[in-house]
Amino acid sequence: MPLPTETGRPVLTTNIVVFTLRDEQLKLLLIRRRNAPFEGCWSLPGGVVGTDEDVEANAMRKLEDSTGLSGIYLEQLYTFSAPERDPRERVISVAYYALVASKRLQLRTDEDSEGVGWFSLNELPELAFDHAQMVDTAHQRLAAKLDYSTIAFQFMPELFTLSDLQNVFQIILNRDLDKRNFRKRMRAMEQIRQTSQVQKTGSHRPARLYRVNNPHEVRIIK
Amino acid sequence: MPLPTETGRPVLTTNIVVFTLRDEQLKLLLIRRRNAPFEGCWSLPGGVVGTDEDVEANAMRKLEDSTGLSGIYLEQLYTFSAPERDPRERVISVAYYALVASKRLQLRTDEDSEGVGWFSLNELPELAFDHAQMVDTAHQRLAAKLDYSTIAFQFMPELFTLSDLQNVFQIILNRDLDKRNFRKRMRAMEQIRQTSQVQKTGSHRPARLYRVNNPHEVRIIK
DNA sequence: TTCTATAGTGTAGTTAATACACTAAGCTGA
DNA sequence: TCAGCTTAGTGTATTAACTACACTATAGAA
Repeated sequence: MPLPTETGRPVLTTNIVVFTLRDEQLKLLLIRRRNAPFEGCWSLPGGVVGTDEDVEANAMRKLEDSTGLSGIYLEQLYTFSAPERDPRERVISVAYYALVASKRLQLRTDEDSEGVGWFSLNELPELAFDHAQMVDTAHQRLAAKLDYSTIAFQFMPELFTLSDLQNVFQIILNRDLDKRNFRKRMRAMEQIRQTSQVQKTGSHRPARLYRVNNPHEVRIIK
Repeated sequence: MPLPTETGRPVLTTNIVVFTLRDEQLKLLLIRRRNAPFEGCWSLPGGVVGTDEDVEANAMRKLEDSTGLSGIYLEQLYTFSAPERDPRERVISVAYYALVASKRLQLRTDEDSEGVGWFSLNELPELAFDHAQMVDTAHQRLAAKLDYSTIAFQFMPELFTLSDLQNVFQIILNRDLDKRNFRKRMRAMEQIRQTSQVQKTGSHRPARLYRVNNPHEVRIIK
């Protein structure tokens, strides 16, 4: 396997599908392109990987740049390499996805004017390149992982109610869940614990607040 | 996202973990390296991806070269990019895994002298680069997919007995399964059908032969 | 104090997974 | 030819997981 000369190498990039939950919706971070191709079009954050750069480190850096946050959950999704995915020349992209608890984000209202925006998954604009496919793959992976990992807790703030948590599941899975069965399942999972605090919002019974046992780890369960 | 000049691009390669089942063991295809680094060391088949080449097509081509077969099941596994994984310079590898029914292969006895060999997963030699990690990841993925896809049938010949099939599961999962429960599960899955033929081998009752319903598709089940 | 809104709880029925042991049929060799 | 060996093939009872389903509790607002 002799290495090729530097002419004759494809371009390698990363892209990140950054999910958050806000206003009862699954949202993702898009960036408006300033250059051709797809100038003015919305696209996923990402960038070119340099010769001496780690791919995952590149993705993490781009993620931190675009959210202003560190310590975000990041997982490799898939490597996209369709021949015509970039009209200029051969570009291969390693796609990642990331989950951010919405409490950690300051969503600015003037974000669109800055060329950065959070879009509901149901109301996405046209996306550049094959980014729509990346989003789709990421959403499927996320939904699948709800079932057999503790990934959902990455969306939760430090304190939350069981109704909040159920909402997270419902939004990602895009269907309603039974309240009693959901709570039974969460109890059996043993990934969260009750606190002594309650949350009073509105004119109804206050809700008990819970906390994730190991907020920084994502475990495979069952 | 301006594209970089051609200097400043990492090298992109593929590697393929080719599995087959033979002699009651899960085996994989290795190639002896003829050049530094790791000269003389065993490694996974693969190659450098050129500027205009599709990554998956590259992997498929290398797979066909090394097995002499086409139409093999191939799936992207993971992209490996640790900074020091190649001692020469930055090389990123998109790893794939492939499954071959052993009946399709002619295993030559002089394969080692040719620098190509099938090795039992339990008795692997030292592998070049991070290929041991690729093998490990591929095995885990394969075992996980037994549970929720029809991937196991990729190993089966046109006609096979239920005992053969159970063996395949047992070898991959590395544990014994209950015969009656296994058969019940296979029946419920509805991916195979009985034929009118039987197989007579040895001095005991002959076994009914079965056939896969859709041998070329791998479906997610349940 | 009544109304409204969300929080919180248990049980019965169904389905899926497990554990487990004997009979069937062909071949071999005494 | 039949006794013995080997693998093929089958069913049931128990347990665990998932589903469906409806009422009481508590705070604030009117």
